[in-house]
Amino acid sequence: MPSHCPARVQKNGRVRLSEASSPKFETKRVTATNLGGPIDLDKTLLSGQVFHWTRRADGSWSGLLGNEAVVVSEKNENLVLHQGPDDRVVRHFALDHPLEEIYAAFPEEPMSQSALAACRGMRILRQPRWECTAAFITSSMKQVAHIRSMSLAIRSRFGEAVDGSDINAYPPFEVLAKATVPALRECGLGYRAENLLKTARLLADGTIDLEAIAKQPTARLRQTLQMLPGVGVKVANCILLFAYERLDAVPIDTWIHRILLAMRKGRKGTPAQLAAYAHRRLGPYAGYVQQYLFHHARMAKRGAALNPASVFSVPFDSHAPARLALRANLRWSISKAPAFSIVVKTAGCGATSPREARHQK
DNA sequence: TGTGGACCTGGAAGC
DNA sequence: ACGCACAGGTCCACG
Repeated sequence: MPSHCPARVQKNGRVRLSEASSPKFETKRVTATNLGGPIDLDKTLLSGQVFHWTRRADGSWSGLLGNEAVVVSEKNENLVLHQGPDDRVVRHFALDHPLEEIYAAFPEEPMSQSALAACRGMRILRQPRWECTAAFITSSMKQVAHIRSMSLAIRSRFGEAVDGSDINAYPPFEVLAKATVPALRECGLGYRAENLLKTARLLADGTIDLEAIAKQPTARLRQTLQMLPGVGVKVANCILLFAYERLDAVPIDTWIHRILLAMRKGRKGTPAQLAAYAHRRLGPYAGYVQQYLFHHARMAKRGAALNPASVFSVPFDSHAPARLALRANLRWSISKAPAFSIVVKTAGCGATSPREARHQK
């Protein structure tokens, strides 16, 4: 299993695109740099890994890498850099991840193959450790849109301005460690405020060093991360996958939980059993498979209400997967899918998956 | 080891 | 329009 990122760095012949060949940006007279690919930038930045990037009217994306403003776009499935440090951008967008090798390792299983077909080019980013940890501490019981708004509020209130960027840098933990619960609550964190503050203080006083622990093996690192307030097994797996390059880590959220149950034809299990199953079934790049399944299911949600069978557009011998992905439309599920109504119903009431995804200490 | 329930908040969504 | 349910969990108290 690849506990580290495969050290296969692409030799990107940096192609200088003439201004004439990138009409979108000619007014700014910037020199665009082709950083390579393939990558699907929209899917990568919309798949719930990062939360502060902004899509511009011309289709390019602006965001921050630490304290540096970055603007990128996609052209012919390649990543094009318009602003920012090219070496760090290449690394952040993980252009060295061997996608074809990863795809070859996807399970021969309908939902995984369907998700792959729908999400080709989506990459798992290499995120700054603290930012990623903080973002996912605030993520519990929250939708992507709100995680984003919390991130932006924290940046606005505690972060430093960045040249060439509309938004501030994410405040270092030393800064947040000096914040207060009420101040963080004003950023919309709710009960998460206390967790983020306590974590920032644990890092600030040196109890845990997010960089030093990077050399720990995955299982141990997961335990270490779970020492942080607000970090349970699911969030720990997100951090492992998105900030520590553990591409086999599988965060089991409500979506993945239901998908795993569908793969097991409804057979339930303890969180540990489901996690073990996920690793067995999803293979050495289970984290990648998980991300594709998650994004595909989420994106198909709206369409699912109209045409449930299209969620995973592959033939099924059972309707279960479509029903599971359809949970958004609870009424429909119950009326049309009696065989699965119990699973769908309880999950919809929040009585099943959050609990079953809970870790035990 | 396994379950029940509290916890903040607001964008999205259904009647 | 207003009210309730819900959303990418965690943590703690109990059987």
